[in-house]
Amino acid sequence: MNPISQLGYALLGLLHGQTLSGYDLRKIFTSTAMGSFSDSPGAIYPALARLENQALIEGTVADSASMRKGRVFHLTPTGAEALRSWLQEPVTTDDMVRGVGVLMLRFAFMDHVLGPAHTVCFLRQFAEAITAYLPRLELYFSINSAKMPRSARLALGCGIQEYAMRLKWAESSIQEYEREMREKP
Amino acid sequence: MNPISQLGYALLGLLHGQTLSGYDLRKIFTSTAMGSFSDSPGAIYPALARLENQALIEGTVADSASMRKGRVFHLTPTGAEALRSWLQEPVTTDDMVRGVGVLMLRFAFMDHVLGPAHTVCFLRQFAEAITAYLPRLELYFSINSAKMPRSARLALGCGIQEYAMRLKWAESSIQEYEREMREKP
DNA sequence: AATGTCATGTAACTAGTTACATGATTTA
DNA sequence: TAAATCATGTAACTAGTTACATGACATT
Repeated sequence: MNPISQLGYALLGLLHGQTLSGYDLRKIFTSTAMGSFSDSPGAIYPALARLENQALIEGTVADSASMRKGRVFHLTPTGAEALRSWLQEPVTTDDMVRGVGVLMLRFAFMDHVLGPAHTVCFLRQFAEAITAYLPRLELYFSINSAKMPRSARLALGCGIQEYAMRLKWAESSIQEYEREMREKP
Repeated sequence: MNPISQLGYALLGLLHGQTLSGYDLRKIFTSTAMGSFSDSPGAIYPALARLENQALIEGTVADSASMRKGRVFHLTPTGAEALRSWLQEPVTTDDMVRGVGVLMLRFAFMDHVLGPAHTVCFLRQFAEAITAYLPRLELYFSINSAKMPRSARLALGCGIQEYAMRLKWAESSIQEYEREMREKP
């Protein structure tokens, strides 16, 4: 049971509910807002091969008339399960420190894969993790800002504002989900 | 002339104007707001060795009474030059897509290494890169949001808000610099 | 004397990067 | 038919990860 890389999970998430070729996946990384991932063939094709070796995805030759020859991939039950259990991992403060990118990636897939109830649960954990982390950052700022170079202080201030904004975003997103769940339960 | 990794530049930046040991640098990554970097010895010591091999830093044995034995590093003129030229690289929209983390890292060191005039110049480029990228993101949102899963749409919305916030931050930071430069020119 | 933390390093492994190779299918 | 682009892959290299090794010094 090998670990799955971030790119691996991104691929699993994109393959949930649809079959795509390696080229399709590359195009998604080049042309959409998921540009933080590499679109290089040297990253994607080996990643797909690893997922296939672990039986998390399966590739079938697409001989459809409209498509050029090439394999399209779909999730196996094991792969879908791996995706679900990744999405259900608890949100830790550590995840915040290392970078919110992974958390937002998980969130983006979440509603589609796990449904709104789990998604709200994730947002609550997300908000709580920020609520735990933000005071630590602010304390650090108040202690050290005086002796930091100006641009370092400004950069830290920007980071603090980012977290504050994400907290507000999470709270308003929770409300959006709750409103909708009251309307159609 | 080998390329320098992100961690390498972070180390060069931290060693600008001060001498630190490998352990000192590790502690900075564990305990301060630079937690996005790994504090593992297996990352830092090889990175220091690479920088030393490229003659960008120099390690000298610290036999000061208060310190345990170990080497402390300082920038060589070549290393200082490499740091400066990294900090002076133009800000591209591509940098935005791949992630603002590197840009903020550069900014944090900038005032101390290059002075306020260059820092304002960087902030202007930063603001302009966002001004170029944000409409693209918003266009993508307006076209695709209807057919995206709700949480994916919310995640994209959060990303857009983040960029908008950073733009405001950059503008107010520019003003802060300009105010100060009017006061003491 | 024993234990714990300081401090530096190494080894095996993994995943990503750049750059190239290959062939099929459109388009000019 | 020549050029461009679709589509998949591979090879060499690099840097980072986890885990372990080592010894000096401090604390009890």
